[in-house]
Amino acid sequence: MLAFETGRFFSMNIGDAAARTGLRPKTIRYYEEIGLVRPHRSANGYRDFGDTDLHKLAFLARARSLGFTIEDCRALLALYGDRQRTSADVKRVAEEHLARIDRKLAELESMRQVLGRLVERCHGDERPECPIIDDLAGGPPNVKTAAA
Amino acid sequence: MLAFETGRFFSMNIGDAAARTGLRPKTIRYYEEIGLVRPHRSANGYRDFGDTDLHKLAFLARARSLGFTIEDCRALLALYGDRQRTSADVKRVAEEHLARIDRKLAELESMRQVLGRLVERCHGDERPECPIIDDLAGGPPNVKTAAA
DNA sequence: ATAGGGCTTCCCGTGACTGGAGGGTCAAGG
DNA sequence: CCTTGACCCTCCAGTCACGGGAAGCCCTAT
Repeated sequence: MLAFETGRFFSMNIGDAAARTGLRPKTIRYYEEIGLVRPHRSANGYRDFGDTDLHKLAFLARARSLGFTIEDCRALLALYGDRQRTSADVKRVAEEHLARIDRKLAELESMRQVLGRLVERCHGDERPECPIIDDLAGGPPNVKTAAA
Repeated sequence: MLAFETGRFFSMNIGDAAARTGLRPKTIRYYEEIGLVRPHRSANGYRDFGDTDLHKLAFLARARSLGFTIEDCRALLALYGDRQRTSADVKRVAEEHLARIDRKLAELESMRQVLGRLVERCHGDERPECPIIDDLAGGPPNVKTAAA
């Protein structure tokens, strides 16, 4: 069944909701299971997504694509629907996430640097000598900038 | 029991092996469970780590700290102990991992950029208006550089 | 003898889903 | 009327790399 329109409202099955939000049906079912959305059910037992559900799912898809955790998403969704919210509340959640991102970035950049140097120095031929293996076995005695 | 030395060899309990490698006892047991190390057992049933075990564990700790997956580690350990290995084999594993790191870095940097801009634009006061929430709800109509 | 620490195994939980089994529902075509 | 295929449903198990905790054995020191 294609999306069924009634005035400003429409309702649709999970497959159409998935297509509109970019989420997968499995993911949407999971979001319902953990209480992020609460779609109605049709007489046949199928989930029936209205426009508010669609907005929530799109919101979730966007928030997840920015790397927010599910619990962040739950908090953000609550703020989204809270007229008493303050932008300070929202900003705090976002800043904490930003800090997590920065920590992860620093970690990955450090890995990238060390590993990149090792790869550069590896000949990649058929001989067994390999600075990568040497580093892993016994640590890097000649590399002073190794990650802590 | 402290590490017990016999000539060039020593053997020790899991706690000491953990202290020497920076791994946790739980992690070492897990590595044994999945077949990465195979320590002997003392008469009392305790794991007994010799120097080759210690080298392997240190190798694993280092490889994991560079972000290699457990399966990468398994492959690298095999290459480590393989006299017929070629540095090309090692380099291939490392380059694949490097590519994974770069993909992840690009993803995180994109998130960081979008989220950082939103956070900058959010006043963080007690009013409800918030560009972060606005972005999540309905996408960014005024931001043309959003991540794909 | 007892207290403490360390060791053992076993099982469950994490995050955010994904895959698959087994089965109901629906619209279209023969 | 029946079948086919595309949906949909629920439930269970698996992912990755461990971590937490229970229940119980072992060893040393007081």
